Amino acid sequence: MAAPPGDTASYEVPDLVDALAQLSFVILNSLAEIAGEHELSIVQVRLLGVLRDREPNMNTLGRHLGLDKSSVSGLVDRAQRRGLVVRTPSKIDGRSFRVSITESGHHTVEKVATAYAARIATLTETLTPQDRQTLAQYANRIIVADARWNGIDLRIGRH
Amino acid sequence: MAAPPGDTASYEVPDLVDALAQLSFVILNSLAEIAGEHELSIVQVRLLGVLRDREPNMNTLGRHLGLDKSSVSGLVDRAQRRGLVVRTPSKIDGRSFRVSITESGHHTVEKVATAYAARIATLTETLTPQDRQTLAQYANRIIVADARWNGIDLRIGRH
DNA sequence: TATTGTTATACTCTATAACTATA
DNA sequence: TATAGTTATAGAGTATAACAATA
Repeated sequence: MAAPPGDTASYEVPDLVDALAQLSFVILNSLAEIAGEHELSIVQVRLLGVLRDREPNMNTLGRHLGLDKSSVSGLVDRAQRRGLVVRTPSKIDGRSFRVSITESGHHTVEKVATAYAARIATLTETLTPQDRQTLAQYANRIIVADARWNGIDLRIGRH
Repeated sequence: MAAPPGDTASYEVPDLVDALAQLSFVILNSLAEIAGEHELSIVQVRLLGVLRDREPNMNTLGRHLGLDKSSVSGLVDRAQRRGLVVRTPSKIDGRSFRVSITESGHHTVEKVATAYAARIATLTETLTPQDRQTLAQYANRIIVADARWNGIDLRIGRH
């Protein structure tokens, strides 16, 4: 079904607005597919990704993920049931829990990250290293513009 | 909270692999936010988008959206309940329905598309017209690579 | 028999509101 | 009173399996 390599048949080329939406679907569908091979959803991967270098409480975790605290409760419940994360009671605040990734969770998220990176490498293999760097710069400009649009400061130390 | 215009503080610059994931979240979150202002989800917007220039049956619609027929049943149910789409019995096949967008659905999706295009314009306003064209080309190369990866032929007339 | 579509069921994900326990 | 977190509830979205009607 795929067009043969070197095929020159024409196809409709989306403009930037369409291209960015389609690109985003492609990227996140790829991530969802890879995550699914490890029985994970995208939000579970994001959860584990956040916990790779942090041990936040439920509240902070919700801010990182952009989710209500009740959503975080359920999310962490399901991840904990699968042995991917654990809740530890805070020693300073009796109401609070530290959420941390388990060894199993870490192992799983690393496998997903590796497979995702490999997929991106495949999807961008027709771009030159220079093209890839330029693409990353454009993407980062949009990410920064979005953060400003949402009133968030990306500078280090302001998380 | 936003860094002031012209601010030069450093922040961590994601590499291409991270940048594409973050970009995709930014783009789809923007779309979800805009869709939400019209009481729509992203998948409902995709549904209406597909129906802007097609009147497929449930089966074909499922293929366009990458969803199981049972998922499409529920999706179309909810959209029809809101008056955005209609099912019409096929005249040729007694088992089949033609799904079409209503005037109200068309009006809604056009408003979402316009607001989304405006948002993309804002997010890319620091890029030159040349940069934007280059970005669209890179995005399209990834879209084509993904289609080939999934064994789909994007060429016109092969849908 | 094969295909089109719906329904029953189950699960994830999400939010709002009400609640408990601690600060 | 305010904050951290859970629970009850409701709804969207998804898939699998079983089903009805038509081809």
